[in-house]
Amino acid sequence: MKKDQIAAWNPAELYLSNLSIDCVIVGYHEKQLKILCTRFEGLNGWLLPGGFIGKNENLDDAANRVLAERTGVEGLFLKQFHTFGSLQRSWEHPVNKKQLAAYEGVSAQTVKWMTERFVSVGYYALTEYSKVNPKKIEIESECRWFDVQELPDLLLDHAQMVHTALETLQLQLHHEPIGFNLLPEKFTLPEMQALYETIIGKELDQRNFTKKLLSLGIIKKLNEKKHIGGHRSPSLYKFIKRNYNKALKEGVQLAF
Amino acid sequence: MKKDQIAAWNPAELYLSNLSIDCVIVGYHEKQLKILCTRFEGLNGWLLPGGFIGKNENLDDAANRVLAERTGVEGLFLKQFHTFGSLQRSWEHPVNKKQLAAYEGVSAQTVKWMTERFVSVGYYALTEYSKVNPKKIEIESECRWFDVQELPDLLLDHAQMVHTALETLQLQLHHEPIGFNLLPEKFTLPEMQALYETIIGKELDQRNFTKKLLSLGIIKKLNEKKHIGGHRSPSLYKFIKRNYNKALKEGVQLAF
DNA sequence: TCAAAAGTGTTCAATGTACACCCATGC
DNA sequence: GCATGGGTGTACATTGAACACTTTTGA
Repeated sequence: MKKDQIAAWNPAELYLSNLSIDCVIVGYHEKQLKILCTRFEGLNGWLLPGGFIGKNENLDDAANRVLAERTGVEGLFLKQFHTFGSLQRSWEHPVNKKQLAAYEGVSAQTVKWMTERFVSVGYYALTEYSKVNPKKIEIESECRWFDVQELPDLLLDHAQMVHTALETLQLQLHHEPIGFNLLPEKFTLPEMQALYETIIGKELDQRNFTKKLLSLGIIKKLNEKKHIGGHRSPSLYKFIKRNYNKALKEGVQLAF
Repeated sequence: MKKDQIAAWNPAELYLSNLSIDCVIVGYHEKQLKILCTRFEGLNGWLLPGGFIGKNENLDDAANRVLAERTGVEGLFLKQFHTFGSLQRSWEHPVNKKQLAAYEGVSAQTVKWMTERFVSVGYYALTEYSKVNPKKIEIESECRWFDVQELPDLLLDHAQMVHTALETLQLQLHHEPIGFNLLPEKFTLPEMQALYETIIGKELDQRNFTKKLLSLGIIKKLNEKKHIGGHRSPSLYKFIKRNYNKALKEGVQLAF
């Protein structure tokens, strides 16, 4: 944005007040869960990708918009998990107030609007890591993936949000085959197992895992193998879309 | 409130804009789940008890306040379950606009504030039916229990809220001993079983239920029986508070 | 031929489920 | 003494958990 655009930007007209959305966007790559974080120009810390809710925009639509802005991908798996409303969230909090240098150039009225207390609706999204090319939006200086074990300092309560999102993800994994959103269309059984092990944080028995997964009847073996050299080539599988969607809707039992 | 008080009432100063709280307050009595509903003066339909969030009030505190206002009881089991933000929620929606007669006497500015679009954070509460003496607040004409099967016409998306809350309750029942909040301090095993049957909507085997419940180690038999005449007197039980709290925190397996 | 990961079945333990009779109480 | 609901145990089926060797591949 140019300076005159920044000066004219009036969120109070466009968006609901006191209310924001933050997305915990989870990606997966080489046995690592990753979280997409952004840094705003002038702010000494990172944030989750977030945004405001248009005055005529559904909550879920707003979350999808925020997600699409940062990932370039539409229609990712996205789910509301909790709404955060503690008083510590405000930018007015001493810890945060000094971060507000970022808002130079913005009208005083807008700074007031931005620094009011916000309640934020948390969504989490799951995506295959390679699909996404993180895109910063204009007022951000950087937007990139971090390993969950190596998250940067997150401002406000965003570290808490990540924690709650991952906890929810672990719980839901037992009832919905949601982990599947984190792998490419064609995948091998060992890849899927590594994904589950990463999310729930413990090693699983290979034979039991295979047995249980196949018994769900939501994936089928392809007549292809993945050539990864150095050892036996694992078979590729893909979802049976029809059954997969049914499983998503009706729930499955996948506790380990 | 008197007329001059109503005219001076200025929620825009007191509360966060565009944001409300609604509570699905679930009670239990004689094998019936009940929901507390209120009717506002002049409105042709019922609503869930709700309220706004003070500018310096935590979200959970606001929900507790709303709950305490209507039930007279503090510290009930209360849990956020979902945030509702579809556009259909607005009072500006044609279906709802005609309901606004209720706001006669209120300043035009306040009517504008009240009729903006609201996103609402849904909480559900569980309480023993007899503990609560439903209290209407000033601008309400009535506040009372309804059987879940016989709910009145609920305005906005409040029927959807009840539905989502009950669905969440059923799911959580398998992991947390939450049903216990719906019974008096001393209860019999058949009472507890009837409660579970009511919530999950199917009959359970008496012996299996007893076995599983006792194996959790969170209740103990008292040296008392409940005299209910006409047949054998069932023993009374109560929670072992320490273990019960632990179970609430760590989760239990109570799937039937 | 060796290293590294894939693939594949069976046994045992624990848990869940189905099922029926006697007991206490008040009318 | 009879109607009503409370209380109790066992057998079977299902599910989950533990466990090891052979196969494929490329260096």
